[in-house]
Amino acid sequence: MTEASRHGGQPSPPTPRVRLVDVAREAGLSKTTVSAALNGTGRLSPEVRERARETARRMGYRPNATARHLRAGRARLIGYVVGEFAATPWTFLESPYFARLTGATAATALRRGYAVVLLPAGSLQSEWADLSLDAVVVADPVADDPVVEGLLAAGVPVFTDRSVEGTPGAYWVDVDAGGAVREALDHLREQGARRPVLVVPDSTTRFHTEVSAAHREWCAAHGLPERTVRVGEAGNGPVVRGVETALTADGPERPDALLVVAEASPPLVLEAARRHGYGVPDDLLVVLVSEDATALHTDPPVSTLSLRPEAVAEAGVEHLVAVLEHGRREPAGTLVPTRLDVRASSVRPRR
Amino acid sequence: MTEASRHGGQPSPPTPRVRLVDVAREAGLSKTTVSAALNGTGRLSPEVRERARETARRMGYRPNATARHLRAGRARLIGYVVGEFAATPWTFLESPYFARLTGATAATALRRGYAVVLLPAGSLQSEWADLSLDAVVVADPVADDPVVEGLLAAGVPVFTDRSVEGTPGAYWVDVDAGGAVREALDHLREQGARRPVLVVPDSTTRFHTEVSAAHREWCAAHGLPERTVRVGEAGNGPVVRGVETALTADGPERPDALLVVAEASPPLVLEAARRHGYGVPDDLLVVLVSEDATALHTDPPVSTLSLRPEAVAEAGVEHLVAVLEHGRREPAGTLVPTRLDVRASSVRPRR
DNA sequence: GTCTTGTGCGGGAACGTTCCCGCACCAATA
DNA sequence: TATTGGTGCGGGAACGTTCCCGCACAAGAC
Repeated sequence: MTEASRHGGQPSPPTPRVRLVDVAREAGLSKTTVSAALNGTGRLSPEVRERARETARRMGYRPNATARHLRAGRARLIGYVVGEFAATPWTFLESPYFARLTGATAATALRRGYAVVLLPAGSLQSEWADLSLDAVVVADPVADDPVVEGLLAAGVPVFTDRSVEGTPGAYWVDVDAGGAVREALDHLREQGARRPVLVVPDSTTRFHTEVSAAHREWCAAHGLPERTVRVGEAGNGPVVRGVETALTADGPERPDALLVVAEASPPLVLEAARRHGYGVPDDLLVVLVSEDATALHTDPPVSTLSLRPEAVAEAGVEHLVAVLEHGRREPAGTLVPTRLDVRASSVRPRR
Repeated sequence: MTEASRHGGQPSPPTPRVRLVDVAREAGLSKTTVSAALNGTGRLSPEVRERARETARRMGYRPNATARHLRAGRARLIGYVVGEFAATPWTFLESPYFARLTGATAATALRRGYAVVLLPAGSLQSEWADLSLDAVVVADPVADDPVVEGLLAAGVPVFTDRSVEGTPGAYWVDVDAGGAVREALDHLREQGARRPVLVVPDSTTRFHTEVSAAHREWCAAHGLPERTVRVGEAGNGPVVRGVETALTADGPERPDALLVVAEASPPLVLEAARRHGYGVPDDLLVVLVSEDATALHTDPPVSTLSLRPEAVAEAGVEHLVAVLEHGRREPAGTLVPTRLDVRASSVRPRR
């Protein structure tokens, strides 16, 4: 008794899938006719069309997508890769922002008939060569991103952020980072903050450099000293330490508002503030740039600045479809506004 | 002036991609020879092989994956869908567990030459028909999952959890839920807990039903009353409310340990415990089943029971490759042990 | 010199579709 | 009756690979 037979062997000699010709033969028609019937094209009598459809249904016919794609010249497959996180290529999903951006990209794409293939952050196309991708979305590329350059060199359309503005073959959708920072800082100022401190990653991502620039300008415009803490690494540990650094200053330097433009868990940031003797919002107004849903459930709930990943994804995919299917090249980009969700953590309580 | 030309028209008459025959013609060889040269197959003189390779490189030849797949009969593409979350099909990535499971699945698959396509939770294959998937991974199916059934009916190999044990065409890898619960409860008991309470989702997922069953048995075996709070919905709000319900009991019923087998933010759970007057770990030992990295950064750090998504993904993909490429049918499943990371939240302090 | 064996390469089919044609048929018109 | 136009369907090429052959030639055995 063989190993296989003892366990049951091949239970079903894997049924060779039913092809178009099989349906055609069964229905007494040609494959052309059946194809037209199923696709709703061609000139066919209603009877024949129905007969073809019925036969196909009965036989459980499912078209071979690969053959279709070969014929069509497009695979309706797009790659999704993020530029940063190159050191830990698969951790981007653990960031609420990228989790939502990724999900929303896949959702929108699928609605438009494109499937999304997940690729490791920072990986070059040589690592996933034989993958017929019609285009690749590169979320948050780093400066002069080799991923983007490699794809463009290979002739693959790239959808990424504004850093590629003007590059042929590349299209962008971006978040209005400057506007976001100004909105957040204006809000904090309105609530009485005079010594806001910014915590931001030390990253070459366009978003973060734009944040820093906007912050600098805003401080200059309001005659305030620029208080910034740069965080070397991503992750709750480093960012929370950055927050603590930002909050240690004392005396007249003691900050009265905190704007964190780095993924950090809202409850952990609150906890850090409390450890350093701050009451929120009494002593410290807090706004986080975050998509983390826990912000709603802390005490007090934390104000967040949403980068609106769903809107970004939607705009990007819309653009992608326009380019791929209608050859549209203009406009080359879209700017998506952010959204400030004001909650108790950044509202100065009436005394 | 046409719409197209006004906007710049086609800037680059999209270079028709270089095919195998183009390389062959250029090198003065046949496509057969060039194909063999590039794939390292066939009987070729070193000179010819090198000439073909050099020409291909020079011309920037990149094989058409779709044609390859058509010929090969497999697309090296696998779908990834989760069974639960049907109500909000794309939110699964926001759960740390699924984020890591998804990433790890994609990572492992890619290493084995398969790309992963993200599909909406709970969606039927009719929604993404024209997608040539060699197999589909269904993470955490619900009871009698229509997704699984649909795929099996369509003849697509399915990789999911143990609930499909015995079903032909379906393969499983699962987490040892019972062992996990026992390990966690044993640990709490060792640390002195006598009135542990379990918070668990009211879900038809196999994992959760197994958790409940194991809990019941454990309680019976240790002569303890079964204290369970079932949470109707997923998400931090409902789960934290469940925790609060679990902690409201007072007097001799006041629990001294908490085991949460639902995704919840560790700092939020701690906060809830404090709100209800518990000191952790002094009055309450806490263990969460979670992959949330914030557990490391709370005060005290929270003990977690990891379901080891990376190990699950690896086992699943390994199995998938074995089935798809070597036709292996046995063993039909793998059981992955969990890992209890004991941290300060569940260690009874010396008085 | 003939026969075998082996080597190096190319011809052509096949994978399963779609789509451009062309052909047969029918009705309407001249 | 011949011509036109339209309708209903099928033949066959094409998409770009891979792989099974077969053929030509060279070298060795007898």
